[in-house]
Formats: sequence, C-alpha cells, structure tokens
Amino acid sequence: MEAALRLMSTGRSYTSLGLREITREAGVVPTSFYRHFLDLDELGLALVEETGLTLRRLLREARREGVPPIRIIEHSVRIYRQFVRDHRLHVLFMASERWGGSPLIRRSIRYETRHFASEMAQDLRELGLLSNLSMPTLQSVCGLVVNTMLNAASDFIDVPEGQPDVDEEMTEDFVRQLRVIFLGATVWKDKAAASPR
Amino acid sequence: MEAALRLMSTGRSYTSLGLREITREAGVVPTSFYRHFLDLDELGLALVEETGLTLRRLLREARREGVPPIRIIEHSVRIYRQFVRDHRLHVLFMASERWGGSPLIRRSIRYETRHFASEMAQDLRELGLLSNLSMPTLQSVCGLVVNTMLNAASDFIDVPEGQPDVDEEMTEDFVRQLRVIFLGATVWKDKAAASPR
DNA sequence: TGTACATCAGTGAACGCGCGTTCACTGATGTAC
DNA sequence: TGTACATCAGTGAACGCGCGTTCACTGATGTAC
Repeated sequence: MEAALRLMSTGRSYTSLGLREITREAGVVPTSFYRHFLDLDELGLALVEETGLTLRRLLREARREGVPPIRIIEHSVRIYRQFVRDHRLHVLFMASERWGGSPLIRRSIRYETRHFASEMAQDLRELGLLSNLSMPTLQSVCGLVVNTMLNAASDFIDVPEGQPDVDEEMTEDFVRQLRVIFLGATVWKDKAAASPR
Repeated sequence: MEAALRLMSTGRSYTSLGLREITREAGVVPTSFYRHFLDLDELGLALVEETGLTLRRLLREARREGVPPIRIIEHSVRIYRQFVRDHRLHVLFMASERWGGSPLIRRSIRYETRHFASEMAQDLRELGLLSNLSMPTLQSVCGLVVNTMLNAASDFIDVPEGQPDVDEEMTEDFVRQLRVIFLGATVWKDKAAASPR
C-alpha cells in the first residue's frame, strides 16, 4: 500500500499503476502480491478504508477534547491541515481518485466522503451551529465544504516541495473560500424550518 | 478524439486508455494514430483545447445577447446546464482529468479553468455585481464556483442514463450550493476596499 | 525441552497477450502547368 | 482537357517488451503435545 502511494506521489493516477510496478517498488516479487490482495481494486479499497478510519479516529478525539463553539472554523481548519500534513499521500489519493478510473474505488470514496459530511452536519447540529438551516440544506453545505477541502488538497499535487510561500497562499485562499461558504450558510433563510432534532 | 471520449464514457480514466485501444474504437489501424498526434498526451491536450474553445465561444455569445443583471445565477446555471448536456463527455473529461494521471493535461486544464474563473470575475465586475469584494476575493469566489461546477459535473459520471429524478435532485443540490456561495459573497465585508478598476 | 506439523510471506520459472513504435507501402485527392 | 507530381490518411507486417497470472517451491515462525 505504501509502495502504491509512493508511486502516485509524482502525480501518477492509481489506475495507471501496474501490479508488477507496485511490487517492484515494494521490493518484492510480483507473485507475492496475491498473498495480500485479490487484485489492484482491492488494494485501492484498502487504502480508502485506511484513510477513512484514520480520519474518523482523529475526529473522534477532537470531538472528545471539546471544542470552543466560537472559532470553530479556525480550529477545524487547523485539525484538517495537520491531517493533510501527516497523511499527505493518503489524502491526495482520496482526492484524486474521487473521479479516477476505477468505479469500485470511486464508489467507496464517495461513500466515505458522504459519511464524513454527515458527521460534520451532525456535529454542527449538536453544537447548535447553523440551526437556521434545514437538515437537507445543512447536508448540502457540508458536502460543499468537504468537496472544497478535497479540491484544496488536490491542488497541492503539483506544488513542488520547497515552496512554502505558494503553499501559504493556497491555504489562505482555501480558508477564504470556507469563510464565504459559512458566511453564506449563516445568513441563509430556509423555506422549510430547521427540523426540530 | 471522439473515440477516446467514448471509451471514457463508462468511467475509465484517460491515462488508462491505450493507443491501440483508441484507434480500435476509432475503426482505424494503430499506426494511423501518428498521422494526427505525436502521442497520447497531445490528443488529451487537443481535447482540453477544444472544450475550452467551445465554452468560451458560448460565453461570448451569451454576453453579447445581454443579461438582465437580476436572475444572473439562474441564467448562468441554465447556460451551463445546456453546455453540459450538449458536451457531456467533454465536460466529464475536463472535470475528471483535473487530477488525472498526466501532468501536462492537468496543467492545461488548470490553465483553462483559471482563465474561465477570471472571465467570470471580470463579467461580474463589469455588471457591477459583488462590488463589495476586492479583486483577489472575487477571483477566489469565482474559483470556488468553477470548482463546484466541475464537481457537480463529475458527479454525473456514475448516474445511470435513465434516472431523471436523481439527475434532478443533484442539479437542485448544485444550485443550492451556488446560492450559498453567492449569498456569502454578497454579505462579505472585505478588509481592503474593492479596487476602483 | 524436543519433535511434528501448520501457516504463510516470499520465490522463480513460465505462459500467452496486448502494448507502443518502426518501416515501407497503397491509393485517393488536390494542385501546377 | 490532360499529365505529372505532391500530399497525406490509412495499411499491414514485424519488433521487442512488460504485463497479469499460474504453478510448485522454500524457509522462517508459531503452535500442539
């Protein structure tokens, strides 16, 4: 799995990787692959699952430590940023295979991101934030936020390693976009009232 | 070019297509490929260029016919929707190869979308809309809008043909997201004043 | 403590196959005089 | 109107290569008694 991510780190897509290529990178004979996975799709799915699991664990901890309801965005962006730093290749994989070549992987990523958006919506609800939105609208907004997060992550593919200023500028832009979204959500007036639970 | 798009219409990624595969789909012998393109990257770039050109032409016409400044979003969404319908595969190609396997194609798509976002920003400026935003913020918002448009387009990859209700629901969600963004942009207060042009 | 057996990641040879690319070619269409 | 030549999309044979997958194997590690 690490070998596959490493091969993708130069901007290759997952679907373009070969089985032999991956095992070569892993320093192992091609046939060994079958000791671990049925085929390449299964490896991809394992990567998605791993990433989702890690992120969910992180969020659970973050939730447990209690968040000051004010500055929620800054706090979340900081957590997300740290996650992207620690698991750069995993996030890149998720973000760029969202519409990659394998239908199975696409489906599993879509499932994972929806799950993530739902958790975010629920968190906001429980914190009493954006209570002006109906649940469908809140879901929609969270979906938009997640997509924006993944887009931002993807944009880092082609940024060369030693460019902290470009990096900084892109993050700034990303935060601004999130602010616009949340600002819009704050003043939004839904036709339907917020569902009472 | 049409053959390549056709092969991708079932969810394959461009990078995973083979030269022989494409020429086979085109009903032509593999070697004929070289009469038209140097390699697969060049074919991809041609597709990007074609799509960009068509879209720009469409926008120019739309601009010429004059837009009532009110209902600008609805109008634009309708135009975009028509474009996606008429050039479904082209848009899908652009949207899903944004972070696909070929660095050259990625770069060229990024160039094209930036260009598009800039034109949108300029249009809004000239119409006197969102004049509360500084130019960088306006650019950022337009970038967000373009990305959201492309994400929405990509989500149609896995929607089976005969599902008009799902289609409708997704469009509705997409429009709602755009509204949230524009609403946020409308009430946004920039630290810097809007540049006086 | 010692023996017998199970488990399992990794090995290496072999297979048939489709790939990208080269080459010299054909034959239709357009252009010059 | 007729002839000679240029252009150019498409052809078909051939090449060497890396691919995914099969098979019977090795040898280290863990487990049962």
